[in-house]
Amino acid sequence: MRIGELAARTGVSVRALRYYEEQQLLTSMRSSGGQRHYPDDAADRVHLIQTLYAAGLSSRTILDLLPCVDAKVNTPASRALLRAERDRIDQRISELVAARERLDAVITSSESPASGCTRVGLASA
Amino acid sequence: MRIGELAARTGVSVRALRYYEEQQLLTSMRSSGGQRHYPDDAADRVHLIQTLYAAGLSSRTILDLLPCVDAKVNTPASRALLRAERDRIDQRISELVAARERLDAVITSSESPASGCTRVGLASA
DNA sequence: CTAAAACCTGACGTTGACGTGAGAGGCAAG
DNA sequence: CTTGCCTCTCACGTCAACGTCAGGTTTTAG
Repeated sequence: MRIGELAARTGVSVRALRYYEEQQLLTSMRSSGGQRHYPDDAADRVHLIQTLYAAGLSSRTILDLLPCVDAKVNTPASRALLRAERDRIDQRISELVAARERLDAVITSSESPASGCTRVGLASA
Repeated sequence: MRIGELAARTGVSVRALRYYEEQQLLTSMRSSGGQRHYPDDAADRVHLIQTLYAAGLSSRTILDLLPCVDAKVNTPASRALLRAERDRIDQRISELVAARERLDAVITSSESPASGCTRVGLASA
């Protein structure tokens, strides 16, 4: 398939796909005219990339990790890399949980009738 | 205290503190010479701001949320805002958990001896 | 009083993952 | 052959949370 279809299938912009290739996260075959062609499983690859981006990983880090996923590269260094990133994600999750608890506390106190609520309106929708 | 001490106490840069003020997240009294002075509990405020930034909230969003925390503002709109951000954080946590599971799967398979490991080196550190 | 810190206000630089044209070429249909 | 859509490669624009440098003022230590 060509780049437009891959974009449509994955929900990622054409620009982003070219960017992934520039970052060497995605490869493509070129037609004689220079147009990119992708195999069907490229969509899975794109989804994986998106997942890792969503986890806050940088292109560079993803570039380092992908060989581990692709070729099941299995060296002490690659395992250390995988674990380091997993731990970084754990860390982020902890931060987010802390922030959520903070907000929950505020929400709870704002909903308890004991708070210094001015009780202006009483919209019980 | 002055800005340098607040920075030292909170571990946040002086520049960042000025930026927070610019974004109206933090206020200060000015001395006759124009220098910023903060009360002791400013450190708590800074920590709160940092927590919310760490949760991925923007200055603008934090600006909207702070009145709810400060004055216990309690309107339907403010409660909706708090919940919306809490839900957004939940969403992010889910994404991160998904990414972590993805990595964990790779890690597990890379550690199982059944994987197509070329078994080049055998460093058992 | 004086030198050294610490502080002040601009204002431009940085980083990452793209957005957004500009201008030109590829490709199936009629 | 031509219309029209898709694609190509530059290459500058964006946005947020600061970093950093410049040039000048305030506060503090001696």
